[in-house]
Amino acid sequence: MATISIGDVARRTGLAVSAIRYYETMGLVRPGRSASGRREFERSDIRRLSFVMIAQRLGFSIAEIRAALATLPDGRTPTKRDWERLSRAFRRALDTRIEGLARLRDLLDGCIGCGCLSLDQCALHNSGDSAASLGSGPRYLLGDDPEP
Amino acid sequence: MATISIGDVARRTGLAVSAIRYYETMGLVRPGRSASGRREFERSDIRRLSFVMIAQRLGFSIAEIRAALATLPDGRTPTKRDWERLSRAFRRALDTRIEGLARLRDLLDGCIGCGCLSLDQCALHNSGDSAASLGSGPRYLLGDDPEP
DNA sequence: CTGCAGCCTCAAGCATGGTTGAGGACAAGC
DNA sequence: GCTTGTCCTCAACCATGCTTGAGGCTGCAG
Repeated sequence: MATISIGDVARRTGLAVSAIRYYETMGLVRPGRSASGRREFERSDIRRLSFVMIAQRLGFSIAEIRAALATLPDGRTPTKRDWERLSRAFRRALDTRIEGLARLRDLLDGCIGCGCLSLDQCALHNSGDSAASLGSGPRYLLGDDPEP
Repeated sequence: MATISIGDVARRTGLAVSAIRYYETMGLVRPGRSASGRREFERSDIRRLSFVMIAQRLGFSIAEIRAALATLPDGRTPTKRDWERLSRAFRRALDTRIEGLARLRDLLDGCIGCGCLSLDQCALHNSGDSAASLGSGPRYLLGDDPEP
């Protein structure tokens, strides 16, 4: 089976070459190397990188994605079943995230009426579940932290 | 009406003093200054900062929050009605965001079955609406960009 | 065989959202 | 009146997620 150059992987995935190299340093892909040091990707790496792109769009951090990918089998090429398992896990996390946002939205509804923003009693201000901290920096989403 | 020191604001909002100063440089609050140069906050600034915290939790960037706060009246202290208007706007944006995530989730459902990740035909991979790009860097959420 | 496209590494840079520390001023309590 | 706590500014730093540029090999086409 022929290997794929980084440029071809970039063209096929739509990722920038620099991004793919970055993902390698982050441990999201582990291409082989040719005698002269060039990266040699497999077909399954394209799927892997696509998964990375999708997961990113879903709001997951690289650390989280790496953790998810780490559950793929080590020796062999992942099967469709493997990818299904991963997708299902992300689907669950996504559900939780959506629920968290919906909960915050409902709290916001309450606050719109009460005008209580800033008050100690404000449910939204004080709801301890940092449900939607989707900002930058480590995003501890709904309790599913990346590894510490 | 007595003004409030930055330390007290920090204690009352739960924000770090450094964060409040940072928010000032970002234009989210504009405290007055004492003769000796100390920041003098008003009561309404506490509400303002609480709004900032909540909006951050909802996933909005500082640029977006600044834009929202800019719609508050300039000369006078914002009324309950003003805050209600802001909250409603955020509620709408939040709805859009939740819908986007739900849409992605449904696409993911389709993909779990088809195992198509990485294929050109993959709906999730190719759905053009970058609906959930909640990562770091400028987060263009569901089309409601911060100012360019 | 030469030339250039494509690959390599490593360091630096950008944006976001802050924190930390140095060095200095001032206010208030004892 | 002195000491301690709080405040000030400014610069540097952290993490995340990349891009850009410098400087240098490699490999395939003509």
